[in-house]
Amino acid sequence: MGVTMHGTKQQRRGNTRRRILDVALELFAEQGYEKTSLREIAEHLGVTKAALYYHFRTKEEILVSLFEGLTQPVEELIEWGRRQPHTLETKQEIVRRYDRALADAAPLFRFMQENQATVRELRIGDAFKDRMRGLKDIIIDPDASLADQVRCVSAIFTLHAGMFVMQDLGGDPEERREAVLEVAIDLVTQAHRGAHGS
Amino acid sequence: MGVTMHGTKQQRRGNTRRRILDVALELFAEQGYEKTSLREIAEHLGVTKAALYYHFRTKEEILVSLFEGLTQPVEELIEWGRRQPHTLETKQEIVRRYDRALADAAPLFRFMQENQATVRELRIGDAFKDRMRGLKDIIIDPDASLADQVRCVSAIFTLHAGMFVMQDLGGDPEERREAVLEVAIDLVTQAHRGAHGS
Amino acid sequence: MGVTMHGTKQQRRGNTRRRILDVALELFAEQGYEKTSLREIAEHLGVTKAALYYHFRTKEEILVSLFEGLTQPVEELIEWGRRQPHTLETKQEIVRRYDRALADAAPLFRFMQENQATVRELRIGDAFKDRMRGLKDIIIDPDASLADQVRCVSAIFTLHAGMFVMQDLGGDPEERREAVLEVAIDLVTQAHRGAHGS
Amino acid sequence: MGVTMHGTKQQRRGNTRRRILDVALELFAEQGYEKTSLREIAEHLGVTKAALYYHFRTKEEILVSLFEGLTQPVEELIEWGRRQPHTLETKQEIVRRYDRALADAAPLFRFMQENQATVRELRIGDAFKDRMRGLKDIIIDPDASLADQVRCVSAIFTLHAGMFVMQDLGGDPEERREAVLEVAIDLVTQAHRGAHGS
DNA sequence: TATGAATGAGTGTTCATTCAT
DNA sequence: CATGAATGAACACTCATTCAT
Repeated sequence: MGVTMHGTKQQRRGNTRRRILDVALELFAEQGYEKTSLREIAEHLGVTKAALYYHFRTKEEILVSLFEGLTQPVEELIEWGRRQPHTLETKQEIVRRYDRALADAAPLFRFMQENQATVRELRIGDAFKDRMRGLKDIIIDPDASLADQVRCVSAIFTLHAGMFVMQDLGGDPEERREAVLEVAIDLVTQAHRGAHGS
Repeated sequence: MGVTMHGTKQQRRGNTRRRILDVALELFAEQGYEKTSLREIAEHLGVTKAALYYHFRTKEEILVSLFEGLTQPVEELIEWGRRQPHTLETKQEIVRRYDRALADAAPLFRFMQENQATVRELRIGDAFKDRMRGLKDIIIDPDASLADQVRCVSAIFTLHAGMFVMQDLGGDPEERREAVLEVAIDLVTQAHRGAHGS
Repeated sequence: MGVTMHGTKQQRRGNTRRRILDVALELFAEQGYEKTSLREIAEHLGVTKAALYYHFRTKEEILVSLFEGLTQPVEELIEWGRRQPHTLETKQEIVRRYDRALADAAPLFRFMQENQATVRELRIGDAFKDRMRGLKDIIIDPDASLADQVRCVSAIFTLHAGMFVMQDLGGDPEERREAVLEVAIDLVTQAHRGAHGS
Repeated sequence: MGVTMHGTKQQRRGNTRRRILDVALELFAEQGYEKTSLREIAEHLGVTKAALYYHFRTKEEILVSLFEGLTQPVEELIEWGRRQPHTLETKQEIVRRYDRALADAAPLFRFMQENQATVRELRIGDAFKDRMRGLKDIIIDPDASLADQVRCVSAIFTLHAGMFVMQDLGGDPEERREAVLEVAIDLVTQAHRGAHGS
């Protein structure tokens, strides 16, 4: 078919569902959700479109599955954050852990960031918003100044941007990631100091 | 047809092109580029799809037109920035001016941010990237530490985020915008200080 | 395409809508609504499926259009009936007029009778039911005995059956139609006599 | 799955075939043959589609089975009718027995009446027509007037209509059925009298 | 007896685009 | 300046059916 097929017929048995998710994530991240057709996914896998429908009820459900599978760590992080004291150390640790979660599910987060308009109208839109709100709640001091609140959100966004936009900043990836992390931690630290006196 | 029409037939004469752009921007920003069909735009205007093709050769050209019309200020800002000395004051002024440009063309920037995946594949994708690179070049010190470079990019992203994502931070819009601006200026200031000694 | 095309390209201009309705009625009546695909209709006309969608918003709307165009006479009949005195002569005239309306829109009524299950779930289902109820109301005496009410409904059904099921009764069509009409009139007459004394 | 399942796993053993037929009849009658998918039937039963194919070779065969199982009484009635003298009493008895057969297999007959277009193209179409013809032959006097022949067919149709269409006539079901029966018997009686002198 | 996995052919529908008028 | 009419290509989705296990 003039299209790359992943794996032979042998390995395909029993893990088609996984393979669909893998290919879908790859294509969604690369081209966007709308521009990726089920035909395309199916062709990459060497199966028919109908096969996709055996494993997922709609195109959207594929995305939902991806989302659920990959954002659990963030949920756990929020859960954890809620139970910690609101100290500076906690917040710094949250940033560090979020950075790790982000790196682990990089393609999905890239997708989420680049397809916000699409995601907003889909079922996962709200879930994503909730998660962001949850994150904010555990690093933002409710009675901090507006500027300090902005600093916290900015820290999160810096991490996001670090994943994708900052790739052309030069330096090797590991150094870059450390620099990004440093800035993010710096931001929450400043925010914390602002709220709790030097 | 149960659809809001903008303006009466009288006012429509002669400025259809403008009205197409207005409605298109509104819908692109609201629903995304792919999910907005030409039929929809035409219906909102009370004209036929074919009429759109009198004014624009393709759907993409509508977007290009929007982009060109609204990002000129940013281009001029970059032009201006290039001719200034690389002092702290200049950088702070750049941030201030960018903030203003952003506010003036808010719907377009919202669109650009929420439809990155789409934009990337379109003709304006490269133009947008160039512009961002231009911006970076005039606020980033080439020999600054990686972290300080990150701070500068972060400042820009903070402004972007301020436009949309931070709307649920509370406070009235004007206060919020000031807070965002403060943080962004703070970031470039820190970056500058880092590079040029306290 | 190996498919009969109706009319040359010349005659097609401007009356495609009508031609769609004609072909659709023909096919719906012949094969049923569900088994008739839009591809089939389009092929019979020598146009693309998309052309159908220029003239009708959905498949169902084609049917609705057919229905509305062809059942107006029945509506008018009901309207007329409501304004008449409830005499025997009126009822007999109603039966006669209904017979004529039926004959004029025979294919549609055949379709309605043979696709009841389908029609029930469609938008026209209720309209059809309403019309039948309206008919009943103008020939049934509300305080007639149950049996006499049945006679009236039976008269209507006899007319329906006469259109299609009784075609293999022998005799020439005109004679058959007269016989059917006679029986139907007989039924409402008996019903009327039952209710109003000899 | 949010779907009614009939019976527990215990009772299911061994009588799946029956249960398939039951559910299929229920759904066919309710939604029509075409709009009822095998997936739907399978889900209602709590089995997979493939299981249906163990018991029936095609979807159509399910319908054939239903038909055969439920119309045997009518066949026997026709057989019986053929052997009786063509007296008025015989005809009246035929109507009475047919009424009973109809009531016993009501859902199937409802289905047949509401899905004529579908049934016509299926294998059972001819069988059904044959049966109707058989019925006609035993209540219609071949040398009766056309009108009297119509009366006989009308009697049959009155019974059919009585099953479904006349449900909104008011009165309790039993009374209604009696009224319908009365009219049907009346019709064949008139037809007989017409043919054999007062 | 049944299931898990898949297919091929189809469905109705939408889209950006074209062009004679 | 704009419309009416149409197209070709695509899309998400559904269906009856098959078959190895």
